[in-house]
Amino acid sequence: MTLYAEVILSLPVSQAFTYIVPESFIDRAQAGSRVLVPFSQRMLTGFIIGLRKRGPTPGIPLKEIAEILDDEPVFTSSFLSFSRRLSDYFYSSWGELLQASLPPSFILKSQTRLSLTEKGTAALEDITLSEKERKILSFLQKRGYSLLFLKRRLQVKGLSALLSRLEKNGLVDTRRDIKRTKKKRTPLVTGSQAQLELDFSLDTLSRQTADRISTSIQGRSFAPFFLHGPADKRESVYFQLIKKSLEMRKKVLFLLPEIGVTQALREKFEKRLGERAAMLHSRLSERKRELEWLRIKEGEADVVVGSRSALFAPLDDLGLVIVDEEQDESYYQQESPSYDARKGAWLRAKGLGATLVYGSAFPRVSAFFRARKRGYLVSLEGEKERKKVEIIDSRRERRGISRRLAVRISERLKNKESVLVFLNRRGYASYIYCPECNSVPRCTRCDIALAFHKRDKSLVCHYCDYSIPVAVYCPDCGSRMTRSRALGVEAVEEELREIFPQSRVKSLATDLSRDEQENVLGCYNRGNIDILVGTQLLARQTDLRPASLVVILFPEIILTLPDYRASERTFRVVSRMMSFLGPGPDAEAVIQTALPGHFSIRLAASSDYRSFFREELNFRRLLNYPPFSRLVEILFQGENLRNLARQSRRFMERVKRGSADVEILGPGLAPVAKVRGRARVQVILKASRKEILDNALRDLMRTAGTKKTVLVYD
DNA sequence: AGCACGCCGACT
DNA sequence: GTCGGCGTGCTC
Repeated sequence: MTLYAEVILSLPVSQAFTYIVPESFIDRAQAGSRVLVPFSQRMLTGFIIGLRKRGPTPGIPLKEIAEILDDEPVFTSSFLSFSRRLSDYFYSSWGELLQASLPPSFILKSQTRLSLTEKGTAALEDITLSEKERKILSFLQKRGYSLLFLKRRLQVKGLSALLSRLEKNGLVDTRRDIKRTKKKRTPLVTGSQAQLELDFSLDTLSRQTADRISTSIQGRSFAPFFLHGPADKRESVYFQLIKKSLEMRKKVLFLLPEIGVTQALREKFEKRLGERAAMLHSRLSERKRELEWLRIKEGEADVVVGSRSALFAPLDDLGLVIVDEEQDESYYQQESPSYDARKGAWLRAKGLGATLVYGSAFPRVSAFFRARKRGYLVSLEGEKERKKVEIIDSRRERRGISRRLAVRISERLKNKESVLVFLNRRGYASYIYCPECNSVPRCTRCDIALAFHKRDKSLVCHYCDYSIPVAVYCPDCGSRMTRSRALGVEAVEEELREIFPQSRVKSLATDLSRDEQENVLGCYNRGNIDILVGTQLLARQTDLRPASLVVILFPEIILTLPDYRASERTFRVVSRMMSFLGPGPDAEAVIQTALPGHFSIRLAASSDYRSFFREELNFRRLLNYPPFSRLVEILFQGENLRNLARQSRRFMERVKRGSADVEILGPGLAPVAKVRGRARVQVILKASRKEILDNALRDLMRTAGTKKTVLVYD
């Protein structure tokens, strides 16, 4: 009897393909194993998700599995169902998600190699060839090349068609080989038992909290918790819980934003857990990542610490999943395969009967709402510490740094105290313009003005990184272009240098390389910088030395963004900056803003998350935004707008026909209507429940060809 | 994703 | 009249 395998491939379609399992492989074929299969002209790595004795609908001629690559499945059945649910939830491809869960060397593919035949060599001499054909053949004269290389090198349109014609005429020889990466035997790292530090003190509230969650770990069934409180308190609870889980012989997955995965963190974990901790994050080299992955798979790590992608760590005996800094948007991977590791952690913990702990000082409104409503919110907030805050109305000010602010800063500098300044705008200015004719230099590929970066005398597109030297004369009317608008961190840095020429002023933004960033932060932490100016990058830091003065400039910039979460983002960034205030009655924050009355700024200034939450929730309720609805944003991207418009409208019509319960906004141009030369059209769908959206979209995702990006907000 | 098939504009 | 552009559909 024939055995059939359902195989998932890493393609943008979430569809299984059926293959025949050859007689000789029958006892090795298992769900969760990698296979090599022929797929149209190539060989691809796929994953068996099921085996069955009956074939599918007759009529499709089936191919055979070429090779089974694993003796032991790389994926357990629970991992398969978890990843499947995740891909369903975010409308992303299951196969791509599975592929992303493995070290890259686990994926084998055929590579097409092309070489010249004798007939081909002869053809170069006499037969009349087209210009393109001659170009290809003479290029292959020296030696054979891979198809990919040829494509990149020759830049000939319709290359594959030309090549297949040449092959048919016997001028070119095509060979498809499987690219194999040599598998080195991994030396097993045997851990030396370091001196462990398993003793940590907790205050009463934290102790009670830890005990309560511990009970759930003991229960060995899924239970979620949301820890609301400051970082230090959360951390001590986490370690208590990790200890508990390890006592139960259950493993731990600890997720945190990429920015938090630091050397200091590694040392912290090693000190407390010895060699039983593994780290997974995107800054590891491919090889290091693979080694860590293998260690985890072999069961040699009890705690896996890592960023977003560590969600896919190969462990099944999980007792505890922690997602710290829950509010951090870097948990959401927007590129394909897109997924949100926060939701992923929920699905994984649920599937394995593990305890799930989210933690944040300033949670997302939706997450906080749900935790409260469903009774899994745990507050670690102690006595609210009133912080000294001054709000300066910038509408009456001329300069970026107002007089009053300058006075505040100089007081601190006199006492040799350091100052942190936040401004959410990169570069020197958002744009420059000609005072004569008002023309503004714009990106040629994106629908946006070029930002002025004075440091490297250039105009830079913040969407595609296109950059040109800054113009001295207006390209339109020839007059001198000197005006800038919407000042950024570079301008503030410059202004501060002018006002305080004796002080050491530095700025921190993503324009700096990672090394430079580390360097600036190190300098600041050692006390070698007096004033540090930074963007969101500064606000997201975890190990920053407290300052006695924190300045927050124009937080309302975030409020103007076209995002229904603008208020919570503003609240968060202001609160976050204020959390860098040192202890004591002397520490002070100054907020300089054009919207001093806005509730997100006002309530952040008074460190009142609960009131902010209430007010914001009210808006969300009135306008039917999450958590009171579920929202999906679909972004169509393509070369020509006409086609996009047609597709998006057809798409929208089909949604409308499919379900009456979906509210459709759009299609319309996306806030940035063109990026990298590709037009962007967006449609927003709203429904009371996610399942309604799922039903409406299920069949549509496959069709309507153009590239679509789907973002899920809940 | 890659690739083949099929229908409308600028040219040997 | 063809060549070739990309819009559409399929791959077990």
